[in-house]
Amino acid sequence: MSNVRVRFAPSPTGFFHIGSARTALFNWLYARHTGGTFVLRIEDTDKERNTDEALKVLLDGMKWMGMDWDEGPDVGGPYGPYFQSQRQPIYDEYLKKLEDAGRTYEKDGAIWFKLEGERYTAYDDYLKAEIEKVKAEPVIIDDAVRGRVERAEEKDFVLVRKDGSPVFHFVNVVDDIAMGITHVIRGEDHLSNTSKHVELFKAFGVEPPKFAHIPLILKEEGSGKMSKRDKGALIEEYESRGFLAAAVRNYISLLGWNPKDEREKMDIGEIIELFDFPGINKGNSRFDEKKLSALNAEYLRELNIESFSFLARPLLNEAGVVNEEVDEDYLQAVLTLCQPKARSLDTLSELCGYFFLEDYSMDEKTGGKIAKKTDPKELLSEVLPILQSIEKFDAESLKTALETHAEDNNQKVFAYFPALRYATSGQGGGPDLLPMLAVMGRERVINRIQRFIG
RNA sequence: CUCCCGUUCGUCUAGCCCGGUCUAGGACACCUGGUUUUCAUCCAGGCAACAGGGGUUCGAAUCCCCUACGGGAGGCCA
Repeated sequence: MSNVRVRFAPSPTGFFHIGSARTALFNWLYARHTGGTFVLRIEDTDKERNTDEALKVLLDGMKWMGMDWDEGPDVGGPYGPYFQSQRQPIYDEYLKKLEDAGRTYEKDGAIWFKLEGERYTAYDDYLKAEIEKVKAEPVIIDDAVRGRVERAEEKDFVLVRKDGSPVFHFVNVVDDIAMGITHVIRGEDHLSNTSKHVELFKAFGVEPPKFAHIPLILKEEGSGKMSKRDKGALIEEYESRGFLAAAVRNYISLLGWNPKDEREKMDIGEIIELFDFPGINKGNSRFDEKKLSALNAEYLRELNIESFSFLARPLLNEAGVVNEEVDEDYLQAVLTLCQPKARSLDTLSELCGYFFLEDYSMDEKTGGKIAKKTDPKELLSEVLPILQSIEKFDAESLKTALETHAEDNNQKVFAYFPALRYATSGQGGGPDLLPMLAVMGRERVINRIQRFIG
């Protein structure tokens, strides 16, 4: 095991945001790539929002994506506790170090961090107030993604609030020191704050970890980064919509990282092997659900029919298309026809609902088109006796029988197809017609045709 | 208002560090054609980008500067 120690430090908010998921994923990938340790640390300082339910959403999301953690909730570890709410003694201890070093002072009931440098008073246009500023030495960050970044803090900042609770910047740095974190991989939104963090590391006399600030995920349309209200922003949404975890994970890993060749669809082992900082992009990337869907469809087609059915059944059930009584053999026969055309599991019910339900809707456009050219009722009356009397109701026999009939009537066999499809499914398109009829079975097909003829 | 980061087809990106092999490659989307009874599959083809301006150089997508645009941060939020 290498000495790399990375961490994902989410705040449980009740949902698992795609940006957080990717930060977690990149940390996890880096840990697995290097043989290091992946730490999960819960920043649960906001008592209002931090319910057990919120934590569960987060942990479930991590697990669904296939990420495991070497230290953290449920598994423990030598650097615990892994909940910030339980680490107060550690924060007290580290605060004392800063106090002893003369790097803190009290103001308005809060404890502030004191920057080093010449002090002056100036009007701050952002705070809209006259405040004390500091000419501090710029901090130099050697970022694994961005290279050298230089930035100077110019204002002291709060470490501990009036109510005694420590702020994010402080606990984050303390925990990273206490937990021996070697690489901090996080979103670019933290880059500007990194100068604060480095000031703290220096004040503690500790060498800062290696930083890697990854680009942000921008919303599909409009401006700004993905926010929880945007479509596709929540991991649990993909889970409930029947997206495959492997596909989502593959897609997200490609947002801001790539293997430098033309590979896109990669299994997780391959991604772990290839993942490293040089492959991470600097520019933000825009979320594209179409591309995710395309990748998901590729994964879907690879599934064997048993797995496909296993995943599809609950969603079809939820859509009211199948129930527990639907025979697994019949379900699999139907899905075998539909799988190659499926792009996601959640649209499957529209694709194949008519195999199960008698009140399938009739597509009027298709109906009109067919009626314009032929008389579908008449055509169906012609072939109905054949369907009733044919010995074996399979695709091959149907083909032979219908072709013979067509020839006898000086017709092309295809003349009957649109009407047959329309009467039995209400659709203009779908799987190959004859296998479709065979799967539906004689009884169902005949009933539907009789009902159609009226 | 200040600071930080970024900018290659509509989108994700390769190429950039180490200038010539780039008439800029791939994928998704889109369009056309093929296959198919049909279609949401499949196959083939096509459309489409170096943000702008200056400089360095024999030569710049690649190096430097400026501008524009995009993103982020500046909180007793995380």
